[in-house]
Amino acid sequence: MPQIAKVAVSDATIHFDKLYSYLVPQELAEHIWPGSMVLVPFGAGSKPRMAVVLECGEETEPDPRLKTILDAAPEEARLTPDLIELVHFLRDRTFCTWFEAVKAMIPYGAQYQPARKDGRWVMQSRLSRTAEPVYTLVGELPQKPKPGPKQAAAVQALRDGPLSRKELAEQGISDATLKTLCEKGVLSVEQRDKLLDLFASIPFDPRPLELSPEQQAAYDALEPDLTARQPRAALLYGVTGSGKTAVFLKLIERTLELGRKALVLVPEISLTPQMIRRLKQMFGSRLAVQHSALNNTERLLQWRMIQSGKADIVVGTRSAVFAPLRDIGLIIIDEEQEHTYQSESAPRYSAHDVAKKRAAAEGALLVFASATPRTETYHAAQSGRLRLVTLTQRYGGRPLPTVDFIDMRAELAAGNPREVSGRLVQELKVNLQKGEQSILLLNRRGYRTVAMCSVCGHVIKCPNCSVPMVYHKPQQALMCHHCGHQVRPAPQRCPECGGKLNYSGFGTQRVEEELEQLLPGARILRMDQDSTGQKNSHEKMLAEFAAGQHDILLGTQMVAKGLDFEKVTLVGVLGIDSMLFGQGFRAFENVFSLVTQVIGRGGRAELPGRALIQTVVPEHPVLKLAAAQDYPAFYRQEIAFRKFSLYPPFCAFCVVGFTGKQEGAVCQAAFAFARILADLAAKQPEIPLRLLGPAPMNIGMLAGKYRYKLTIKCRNDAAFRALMRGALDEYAKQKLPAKATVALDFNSDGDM
DNA sequence: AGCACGCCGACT
DNA sequence: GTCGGCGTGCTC
Repeated sequence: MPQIAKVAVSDATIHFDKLYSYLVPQELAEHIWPGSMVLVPFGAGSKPRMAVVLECGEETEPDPRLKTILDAAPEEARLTPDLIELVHFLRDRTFCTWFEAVKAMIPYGAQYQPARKDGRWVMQSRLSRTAEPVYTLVGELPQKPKPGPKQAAAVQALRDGPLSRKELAEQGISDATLKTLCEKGVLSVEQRDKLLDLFASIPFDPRPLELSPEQQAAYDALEPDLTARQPRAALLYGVTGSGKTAVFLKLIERTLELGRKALVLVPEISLTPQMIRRLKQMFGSRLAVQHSALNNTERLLQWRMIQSGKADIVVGTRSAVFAPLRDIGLIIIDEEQEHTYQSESAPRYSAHDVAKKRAAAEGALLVFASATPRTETYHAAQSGRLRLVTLTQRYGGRPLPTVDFIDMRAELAAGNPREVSGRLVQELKVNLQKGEQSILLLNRRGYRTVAMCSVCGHVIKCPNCSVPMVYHKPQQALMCHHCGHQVRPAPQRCPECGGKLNYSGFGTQRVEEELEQLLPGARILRMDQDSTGQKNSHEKMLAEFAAGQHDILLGTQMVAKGLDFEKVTLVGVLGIDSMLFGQGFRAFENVFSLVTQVIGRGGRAELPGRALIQTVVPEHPVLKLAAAQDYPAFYRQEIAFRKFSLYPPFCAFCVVGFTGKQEGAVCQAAFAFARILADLAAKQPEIPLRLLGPAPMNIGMLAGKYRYKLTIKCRNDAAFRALMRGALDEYAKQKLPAKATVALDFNSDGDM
C-alpha cells in the first residue's frame, strides 16, 4: 500500500497554507515520520521546497496527481512529538503558517536548504562546521630567532589553558601566527566539538545555598507544587533586591533531585551571563544555553545537546521556551513583565503562553517572577489562578533609596536650557567627590530628537516611516530609528519653505555632552544601541562600570537592568514624561516598572542610595508610586483603570494589521476585513466582541509600507479564534490580499 | 508569494 | 499572422 505523508511547506502565505499530501518513495520509507524535515517539489514548476511532515499514513488508491518526496533529513533533525504538538498550538493561537511555527522551534543550524547533487535535488544542512581548532601550549617559545610580539602574545594568552581559534582571534592573534607556532612545536592543535567549549571558563564551584527565612518560606510554599508532578503555576513577587535568584536555584536543585529538568527564561541576552554563571557554578556542565548571541553553530550544538538528553537545565531568552527538553519539571520566567517575551514577528507568540502549554503537557511547575509583575499576572495571582508567593525584604535589610522629584517646569522657568537640572548636577558633583558612582536613565538615543522649521513648523520625518528623524552627532546625520534611513549632512533649512530648522529635544548623546561640560573630568560611560554596536560590548561596558572605571553610567533602559553595582548611590531619571504620556494601555505599567527597576539600582551594598526623578508632573500618581516602590498600590490603581476602560485582563486584545505599499489598497483591505468580520459576528451574537476601527496604526508608515489596524476587544477562546479563522478564509477568497498583507497579534498593547 | 495559462495590442 | 502585456487561479 502506498505511503502518504502530509507536509507543511515553507514560504507559504496564509491563503495557501494547508497540509499537502506526497508519496513516500520506497528508499525513504524508513526515514519519514511525523516531524521529519523533507524536500518536496511544489507548485507549477515543481520547484524544490523545504517542508515538514506532520502526518503519515497509507492510502490504497492515492490521488494520481500526487508528487513524490525528493529527500529527507537525518533523524536528529526530527521534531519530537511534544514539539509537533506545539506547532499545532502556535498555529492555532497566533494564526501563523505551519512552517513559521516550525521555524520558530528549530535553530537555523538545524534547518536545511535545497541543493543540486548528481543531477538530483537533495537537502543540505545549512551548517557544516561543528568542530573548531583548539590550541594548547606544549613547549616554550624559543628565544633564538627573536619572536615577534604576536607570537609572544599568543603564548601569553595560552598560559592559563587552551583557547579556541575564535577566542584567540578576539585577542587579535591571527591564524598565521598560530600556524607558525604549531610548526615550531610550541603549540599543539586539535579539533574539538564546539559545545564543549561554551562557558568552560566558569568553574564548577557548588556551595550550599543559604536562604534567608523569607526565601526559605517562599521555597517551602513552592516545593509541594514542584513535587506534585501536576500542572501548577505561581507568581514569585519579590521586591528589587529580595534575592529571587536564590529561590530559583533551590527550586532547580530540587527539580534535578526529582530526576526532572528545568527551563529558565530571562528577558535579554545581557542578563543571561549572570544567570549562566550562577547555574554553572552550582550545577556544572549539564547546562545548555539558547539565545541569539550564540552563533549558528553554537546554538545548534547546544540544541543537539538538549535534544540528546545531555542537558538538565536550559537557560535562554524567549525562543528557549521551545528547547527540546524532555520531562520538564520546572519552568521559570524571570522578569516576567518584560516585553521581550513577546515575539514581534510571525509567529507572534508570547513565551508565557507557550510555557503554560508546556507546563500543562509535562505536569510542571511554572514560576513567573518579578518585582513589578504585569497587571494581568498579578490579577491572576490575586484571583487564585496562580499561587502568589511574596518576598518583601531587601537583601541584608537594606533601606529603599530616598527619592526626590525635580520639577522641570520650575527648572525651565529659572532659565535652565539644559536637560540636566541644577539639583542633579549638584548631586552628581557630590558623588564624584566621594568617589561613588551614579546611573542616569534617559530612554532616548541620539543627540537632538526633533528637527522642526522655525517658520512653518514642519517636522522632518523619515521618507519611509511616519516618525521624526533624530540627529546623531557622531555621524552628523539625521537618522530614522525604525528603518535606519539617514540624511547626511543634516539639513539647516526646511525642505518645505526654506526656513531655518531648529533642532530640539534631548537624547543620550546630547546629555553626555552637557555632563562633560558641567562636570569636567568626570568619567562618563554612555550606553545605548549606538554605543553597544559590537557583540559583547554591552557586557564589557557593564563589567567596566562595575569595576569602577567610570563615574557615571548614562543610557537608555539597558542601564536599568543587569549587574548589581555596589558603589552606585545616585540614580537620576530623565525624560520619563514622554513615556508616561505614550500610547498603548501598558504605558503606565511600563513606566512604573522601568522607574522602579532603575531606582532599585542604587544603594545595594553598604552605602545608602538616593534617586532624583526629573519631570514636569511630579504629582503624577504613577511616578509617586514608583518612587515609593509600592507595587501593590500601583496594581490597585491600574487594575481599576483596566476594569473601567475594559482592557486586559478584563478582555483580550486582538489587533489585525494590514500593511502594503499602496495606502488606498491597505485601507480598503482593512475596511473589507472589518465588514466580513462584522457580518460573521452578527451571525454568532453569543461571541462577545467589540470592533474598533479600522484606523491607521500609531506609526502610519513603516519602511515604506502603509499600516492600518483593526482592533478587536474579545475573549480569546476557541470560538473567537474560529470566527477569526472564518473571517480570514473569507477575506482570502476575495481578491484584496494581493495588495495588503494581514497579520494577527494577540499580545499587542494597542498597536503593532 | 511564484508561476503558468489565457485573452487583447504593436510588430514582422 | 505572432510576441508579449499582466489579469486570474492554483499550488499535493
